[in-house]
Amino acid sequence: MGTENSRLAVSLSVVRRLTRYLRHLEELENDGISRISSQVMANQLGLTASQIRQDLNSFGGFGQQGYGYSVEYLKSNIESILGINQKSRAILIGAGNLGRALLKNVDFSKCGVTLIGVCDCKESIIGTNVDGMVIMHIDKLSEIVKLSKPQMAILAIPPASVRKIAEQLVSLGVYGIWNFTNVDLRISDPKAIVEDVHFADSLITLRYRVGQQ
Amino acid sequence: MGTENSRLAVSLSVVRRLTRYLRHLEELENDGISRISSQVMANQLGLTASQIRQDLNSFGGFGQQGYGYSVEYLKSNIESILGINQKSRAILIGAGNLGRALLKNVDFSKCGVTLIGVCDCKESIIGTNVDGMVIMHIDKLSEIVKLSKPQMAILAIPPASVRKIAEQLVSLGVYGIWNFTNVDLRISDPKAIVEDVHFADSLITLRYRVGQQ
DNA sequence: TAGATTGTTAATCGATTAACAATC
DNA sequence: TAGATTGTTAATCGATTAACAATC
Repeated sequence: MGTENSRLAVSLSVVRRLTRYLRHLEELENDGISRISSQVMANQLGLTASQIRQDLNSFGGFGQQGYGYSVEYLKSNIESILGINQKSRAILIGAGNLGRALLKNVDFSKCGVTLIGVCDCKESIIGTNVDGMVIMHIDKLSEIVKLSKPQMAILAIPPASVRKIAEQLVSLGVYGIWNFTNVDLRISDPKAIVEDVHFADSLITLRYRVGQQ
Repeated sequence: MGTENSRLAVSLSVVRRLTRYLRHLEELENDGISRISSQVMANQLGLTASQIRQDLNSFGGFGQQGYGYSVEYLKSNIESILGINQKSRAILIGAGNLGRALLKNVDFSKCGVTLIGVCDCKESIIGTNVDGMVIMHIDKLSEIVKLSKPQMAILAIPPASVRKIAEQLVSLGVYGIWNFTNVDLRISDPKAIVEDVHFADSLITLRYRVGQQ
């Protein structure tokens, strides 16, 4: 009751699948398909119909017996479950190759995220413009964070300073860390949430699976 | 018996954790630590000691009762389980921002991978050199693959042509696909193995978790 | 109405954790 | 030897799948 979160916590795997469903529903919509059953969608995604229905029903009933799901209605419900519409703010730390590639390749707005700034420590690029964002000096990090209060930071910097900067960010209240560095982040503050994108781990896993036939 | 694979298939989660253990053991080695117990390592990684021992014991006993694990010995065993030493070959498809960022940021050799070529379709960059690799035209893909027989391909291209190129690669015998495009790849050939790096899904998941406190 | 397909409960499966005997 | 810590079995937990009554 009231404003507290009355929904039981849902597992991370469910949330990750919801983002897949969303992506797939967008494709269906683009193809002009307005209705889908859990069975058909399961075939398309390589899952079971049961799993899709279970996942959706942990947030409520979005379908209709005998008919299936309306693509548009389901899509908009998943969007609101994931909260894509209330924008969160993020700051990008590191404007090297990787940082710039992320700027160009990630549709932040579609993910419900507004980028509020880009920092780097390389003097020669401070003040230059990348994709409409002016690069600021990392020394001003604390100032920028206090001003714009981002909820998330994107770490696209070399390993050396990662832990220090991550702790600084969390202590400034930036609890979401999108970690692209090859460093295992263990942050002391339990409020911190780290989402790792470890390229090396991913490549090693693929290599292993391919090797097993 | 003989040369066939006598080991029971191990779950993907175990393999992914092995790569984490490996990374952690490297750090320990750099810090001059030569011995570690499952309990201490579990604390450092935020896992349980049981899980670490179970994971390792699905491949054999690498520890010593009453002592723990030798960092060096365990590291070299995990390397050989993952097969880091027998190099696999990969081809990079797409030399845009993302492709180039991967070239600079991923230590392929450390992942047991040799890059055999880089392809793109943009005429103006064909023949130019990026990080020691000469960019070749995507039209030559089939030729290059037949010559160098890569086991894996890295897809860092825009969504439009992804499915076509992925099917082409798989039909040429390149079964491992490291997919950086925002496309859900369902490949008809069951031998294909896709490892997705979906930036958007990852960001949406982080955003959701941060929103839940 | 009959057919289809959901929402939901129950059964199964697999992964994680706990416990402890073996042993260094 | 006593203490520590593994290897391994058994217990628990959670996630996936199956089944089916509800209902559009």
